[in-house]
Amino acid sequence: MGRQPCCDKVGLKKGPWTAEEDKKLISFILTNGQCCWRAVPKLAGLLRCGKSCRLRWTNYLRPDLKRGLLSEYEEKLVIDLHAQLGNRWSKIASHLPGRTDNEIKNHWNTHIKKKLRKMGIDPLTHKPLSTAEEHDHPRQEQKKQADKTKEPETASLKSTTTKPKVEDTVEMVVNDIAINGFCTDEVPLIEPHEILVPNCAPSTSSSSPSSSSCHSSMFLEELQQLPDFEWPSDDYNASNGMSLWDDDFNIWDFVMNDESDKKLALDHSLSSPLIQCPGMGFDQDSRPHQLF
DNA sequence: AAAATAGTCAACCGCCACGAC
DNA sequence: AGTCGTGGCGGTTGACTATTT
Repeated sequence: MGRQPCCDKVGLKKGPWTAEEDKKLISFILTNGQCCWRAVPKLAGLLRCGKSCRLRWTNYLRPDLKRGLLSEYEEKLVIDLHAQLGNRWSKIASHLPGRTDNEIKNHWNTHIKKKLRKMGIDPLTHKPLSTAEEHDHPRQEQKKQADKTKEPETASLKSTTTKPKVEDTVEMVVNDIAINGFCTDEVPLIEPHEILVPNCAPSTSSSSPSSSSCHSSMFLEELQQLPDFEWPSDDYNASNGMSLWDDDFNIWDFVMNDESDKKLALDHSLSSPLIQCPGMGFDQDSRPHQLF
């Protein structure tokens, strides 16, 4: 007998999300908070499986997400955390506010791996390529061992007495960068108000068109087709130095454009478990404060 | 200009951990 | 203690775009 699927897959939609679906999901979560993902699609009127809804929310719609490429600082942090934790992307992501495990995983696979190899470093072992190959990926072995013994997540760290705690790593990296990498003046520590501030410069010919903002532009076009959305005028955008997504826009802007939604979100900022959930953004000096 | 190739990233899949019963 | 349901994680895929030939 096979494992029961997470949801009844018959008639469920797959593939990229439409603006309409996003809107439904956001409205639902604003109203009801995050609970019981399995029930979300039915209640929200979506032909998606709960997993898909959760993924869409956590990786794309969450209000506290940063967008754009990882900064040099973030990249170095990821490298260092990866050296400590291996491919535990969610753990790594938890040290980078506003970044998702998926985003970091993608960035690792597409950018950092290559960069490290170019520098002669094995991305698996974080050792020089020549010697790393001789060691048969010890960190992976270490992880396997840790998994085998079913010790808590830090098992592999505990086994090496000289390894610093992950929490200390952040500080170490900052120091390291200050000493060896780029000077701290160049390393903007993330302020709460920056979490939702755009990372992607207004699109120029040099910026990567395949960045999230550009993917989003298609999505935005779809949104603009929706009858019940009012968009800030171009004048407004221009006067504020805004382009659509790549500056300060995300779907929350237009969701919040609706007065009723605004009130709704405000109500829930006081009562909903979603809103009170740490890391959800509403309890941070981020978007909600800009919105209200 | 068209085709081929490479790069990127959102989304899916399957497995695992954990809590409830 | 065993089973079931659910959420979460990491690996992988495939669609889309950019670049090169």
